[in-house]
Amino acid sequence: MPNTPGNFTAIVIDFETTGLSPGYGDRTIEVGAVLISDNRIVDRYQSLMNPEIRVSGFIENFTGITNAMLASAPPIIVVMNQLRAFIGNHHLVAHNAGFDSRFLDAEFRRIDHTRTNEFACSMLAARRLYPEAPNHRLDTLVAYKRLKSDGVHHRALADAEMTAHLCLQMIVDLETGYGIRPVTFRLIQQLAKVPRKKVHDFLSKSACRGK
DNA sequence: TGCCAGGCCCTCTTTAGGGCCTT
Repeated sequence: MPNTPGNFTAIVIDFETTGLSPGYGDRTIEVGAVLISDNRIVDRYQSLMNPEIRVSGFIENFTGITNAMLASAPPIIVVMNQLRAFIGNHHLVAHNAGFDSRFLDAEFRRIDHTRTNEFACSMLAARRLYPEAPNHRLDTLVAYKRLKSDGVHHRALADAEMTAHLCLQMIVDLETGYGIRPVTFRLIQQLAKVPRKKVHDFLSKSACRGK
């Protein structure tokens, strides 16, 4: 679906995992994904999944996801096939996208699927758009921008929804603060890669191109 | 049980080091 004013379309995704590195054997234990379209969340997907390895006490405390909960969860391969169907051909957004893309790609490889969807990183974009924020952790940015939150942290769907609200806020701020219309997925993706000292020039030129 | 990474980005930089982010 093309991006038209008020119709930024992307899937915002978040994983809870057993650790930081799929290359060292870490696996996904929960995924949350929300579809943003027409400046709002229009669809959601969430599932726990059984990694078939025990998660550490740290992860149990960090996420609230216990080994007992995962024992009765569906296998990762089942969830990945459902996730693949939910994602479809949509663009993807994640907070620190390098992390989630590595896990997504690693789990997709196990179902013989290669991701072709492009990622944009809300953390890198927020660093450029909100350089004055105390830091650029997801929960800090949600509080800083006074975004909608149910108070749940480090659960996949809650984090995906917070990231989606952050993304929608960045779109509003780019529209109202810089006069950029429409704010496309491509613009957010490019903003995240612009050298910080050139952000102002990039946004000024983006505003001119939209006129 | 505790450990493991990788990319970005700044600076006391570029023949490097360390903090920030994600779980």
